[in-house]
Amino acid sequence: MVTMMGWGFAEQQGWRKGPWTPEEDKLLNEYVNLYGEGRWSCVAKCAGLNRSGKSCRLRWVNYLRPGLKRGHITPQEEGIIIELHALWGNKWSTIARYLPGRTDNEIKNFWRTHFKKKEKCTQKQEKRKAQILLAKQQQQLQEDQNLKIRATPQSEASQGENINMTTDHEAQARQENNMDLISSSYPNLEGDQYCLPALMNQGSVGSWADILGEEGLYMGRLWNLDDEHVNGRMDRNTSLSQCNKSAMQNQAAVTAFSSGGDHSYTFYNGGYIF
DNA sequence: AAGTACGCCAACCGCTGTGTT
DNA sequence: CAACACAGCGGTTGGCGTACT
Repeated sequence: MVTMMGWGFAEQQGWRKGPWTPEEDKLLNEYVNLYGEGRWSCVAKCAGLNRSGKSCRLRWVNYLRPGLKRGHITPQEEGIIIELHALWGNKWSTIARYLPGRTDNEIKNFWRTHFKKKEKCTQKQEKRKAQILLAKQQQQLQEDQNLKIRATPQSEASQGENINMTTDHEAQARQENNMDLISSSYPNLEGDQYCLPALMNQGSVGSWADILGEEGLYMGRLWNLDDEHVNGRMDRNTSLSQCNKSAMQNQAAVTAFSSGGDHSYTFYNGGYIF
């Protein structure tokens, strides 16, 4: 197998694994400063590192490379990630190209955490839907019973009792129905998702993710604070070629604005237009 | 204060894509 | 054109720190 002859073969030679030491980082840094990125398989020989080329590349790309951002993903970045993920799916490296200083690994990890949260919320939603369905079934059952009771001749007193019962149940059913309407209007309020934008202003939600739906779009807008990056790295051909089929089929253009107002660009059929 | 659950992140693994011979 | 070597990508895992009980 090809892979066995390449990285796999190298790993069989007893390369060191696990966390990198500061000494190893220093050696790798020196090597890249001297010879530049690439030729990772030579690192072991040239830099005196007992690491596979693959491991060296990963360490450089994800940790040592200059210009990497540290710290939490900002709400703006979060918005970009969500929107681009809706466009391209799990194309982490592609998404990472639009986020300067962020690695695909970082974005992948972020999304994983984010998706887990969403999954939990979805479970809550399913539970709620089941409860609503049950309530509606009970309501239907009650209405059927009431119809049967009305159809059978009874004494005045018992009829009156039934009328009162029916009225009470109808009132209760109406109340439940109203609750259903409320919960369907704000389906994920319980999970802090799909909340009204006003909630964000009130500080009730902390991030973009909290106000974005399954599609990851909010008013079709993407807020990007880094115009330099957008103009510097977005490549029309690359963007188009990297789009998946569904994105290419997407007829709707997604308009994006830079916060500064100096530039705006539009994703269209997976490409973009300034 | 101790134990447990959870989230985050660095790193590994296997596979695929690409360039070279 | 085929084989090979390397580079890159995405999924997964394990360890560590923190919050919660």
